Amino acid sequence: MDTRFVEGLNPQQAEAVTHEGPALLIIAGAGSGKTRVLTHRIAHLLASGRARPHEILAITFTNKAASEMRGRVEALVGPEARSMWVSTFHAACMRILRREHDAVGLTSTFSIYDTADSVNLMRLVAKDLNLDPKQFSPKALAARVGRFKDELIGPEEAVRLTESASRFTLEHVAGQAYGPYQARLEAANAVDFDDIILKSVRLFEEHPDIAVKYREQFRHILVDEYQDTNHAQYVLVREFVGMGGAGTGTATASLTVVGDADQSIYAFRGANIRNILEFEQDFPDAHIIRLEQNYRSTQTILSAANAVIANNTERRPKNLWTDAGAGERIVGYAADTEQDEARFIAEEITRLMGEDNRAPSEVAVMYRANAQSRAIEERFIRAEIPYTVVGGTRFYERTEIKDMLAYLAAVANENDDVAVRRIVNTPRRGIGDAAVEGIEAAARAAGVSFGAALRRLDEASRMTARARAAVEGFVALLDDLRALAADNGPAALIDAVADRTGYLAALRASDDPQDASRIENVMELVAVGREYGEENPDGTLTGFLEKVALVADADQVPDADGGGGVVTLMTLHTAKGLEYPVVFLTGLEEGTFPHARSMETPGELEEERRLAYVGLTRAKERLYLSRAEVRSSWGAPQYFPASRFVEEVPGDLVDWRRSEGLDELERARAERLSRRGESWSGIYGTKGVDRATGTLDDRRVPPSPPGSAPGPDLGLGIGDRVSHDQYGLGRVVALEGSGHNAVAKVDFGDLGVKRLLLRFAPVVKL
DNA sequence: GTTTCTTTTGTTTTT
DNA sequence: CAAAAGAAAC
Repeated sequence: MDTRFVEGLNPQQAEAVTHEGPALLIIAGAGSGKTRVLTHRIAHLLASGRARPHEILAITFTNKAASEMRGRVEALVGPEARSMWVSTFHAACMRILRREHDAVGLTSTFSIYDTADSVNLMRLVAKDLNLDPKQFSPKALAARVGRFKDELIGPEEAVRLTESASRFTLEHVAGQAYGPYQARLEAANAVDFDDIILKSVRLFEEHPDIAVKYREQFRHILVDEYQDTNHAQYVLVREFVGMGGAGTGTATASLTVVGDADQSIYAFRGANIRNILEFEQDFPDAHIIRLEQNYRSTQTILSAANAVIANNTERRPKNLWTDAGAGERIVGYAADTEQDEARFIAEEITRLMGEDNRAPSEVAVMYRANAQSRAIEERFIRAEIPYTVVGGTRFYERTEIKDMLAYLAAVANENDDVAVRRIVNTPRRGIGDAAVEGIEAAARAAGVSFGAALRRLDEASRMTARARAAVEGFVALLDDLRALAADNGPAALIDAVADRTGYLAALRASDDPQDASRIENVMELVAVGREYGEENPDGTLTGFLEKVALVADADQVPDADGGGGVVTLMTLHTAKGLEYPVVFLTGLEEGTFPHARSMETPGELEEERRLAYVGLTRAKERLYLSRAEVRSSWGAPQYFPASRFVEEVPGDLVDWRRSEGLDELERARAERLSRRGESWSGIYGTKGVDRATGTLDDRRVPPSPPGSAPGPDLGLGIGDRVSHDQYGLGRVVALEGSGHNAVAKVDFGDLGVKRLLLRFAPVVKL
């Protein structure tokens, strides 16, 4: 046996690395070294001669994980390993679909629609079907259609399955909308995210010759994070392995999957734990290896995580252990407000950087929803803590970037209706709603796409001469860009789009302060294009668009470099697979985490708990749990009781602290918020909170909900001095309105006179 | 057709 | 409170 790759591994890990057999399931507990096992297994396959690099297909959850895995294997066995396929499901399928596009009925320039594009397309479908967008939001319909695709259900079958449902359910309407949606998608020569997998499955099912070709190539399939695969991905794996329906006479490939049912956090997107629980039934002669020793966390952290996950009933018990010492106690902090929570985190990080000599890159702050980063960011800026937010309003989802990319997509694919419609009047060029309607009518009459109809305007008689001229100008512009794209790389095209379309000029001319940063973003996209051109000398426009479409949140996580670095802020979902010496788990309140919308159904609540488990197990040495009693989600601030997940952590593991040493200003603000927050929403339960321990207490039931929140009565008069969180000190110069709508005009000196709606404004009377 | 004002709505989580 | 959508004025 080749012992090079098992040195320093425990017996289970070593067995997982060297096991020979048709199917292997590695049940890997959190922090059990699964990434190492997977990379060493690949290295072992290569070094022992069982596999050649091009015979390996390894599926990871993110592109970043893929490039790291490839790098490690190359370091272990040499550069020839480069010809392995290591990528996400989506990237692997795209590679196949591009190659075999004829067989799936696409032209080579097909577009990829992300979630936002799908919703836009669904908006058109909903309009065609006369659906009320308030009753059935395009977003919900698009998501439901996506779930059909995850289950490999086609439009006709979806209609059949949902016709019995009441006509006015999302279920039924989505079934009806699926067909028209898919028709529009295909007419646009585009695929959405779910199609990438679905069409790959269909390709293999309907073209046995192609299936056999890939099966003969890939002799070893490895899938990481198997607990988060959906049905379509499961069927695809079976096709790869040779256990699918299509093709005959091909020997099956070996299959290795790695996963942990306790870390399944994507059921909302179609992931099915069944895939991991029933692996043995699915793949005969399957062997199972459990990795139950944790090498990541201290015993304290692990005990907390084990205690929390034990509350899930739909679960096979697991015995995850460590021989690391107890380590530091967990620190809990019950803050008054989200600002107070942020202040605590910032102070604690500053202290850790000083006293414990921690680098910022050793610290991560995690939260349930992206919007929660805001208060923390504001505080970090003030405290001068270097940080990055991963995900959030993602770069590629910003309006200006989507606009620019829509130009590129329209240039690459004339039939891409979502892209063409997005830019037809951006920047303004005199093609308004009426003109768009006319073009639409022409497109329908001629049975062509919106983009193609731009050239056939004679058929749209109702259009004004001016609009017609504007459209002609637009068509000429696109043709110019197409000519340029024909013999230049994507970088040159992005440059041209920014300049020749007048997009940058419009931003520069605007007096909206936000447009300054939009210009920067556009320039950054230009830089991204240049970088792509340098890294891929023969990279194409479609290649660039594909790369951009498939970037994931987790791909942007900064590397943990030795010197300094930055604190990472991210959602718990993005944190999957990562680890940090110091982790802050924030917003542990009923309604925030678990999220209010997941608290109704037991299944969703258990998924929230798995998410908590993922969060807890990211920490190696120090773990902080924090919550805010008052959080201003939107509108009025609200009280939130402590999260049940906090209570599920054994009390002796946690050192609870409460806000102390608030300065006068902050205390006044906390009081003010409390005064207002007493309007109890009622949807988050009826338990009170023991302020000393931060735990739920049935005896302390909050005040009953008043019909309307009491207006703030600051007792302000003209001439009073006030303090504002942002503007600082000021003097009241006028008062308008009363009660709920009371407004004060306050002179903040250099900052000028501001009109403040007292219901919201963060002001304190001094 | 475009700008500006007013009203409404919204926060899960993401390949 | 902010962003987006809708309505009215230009």
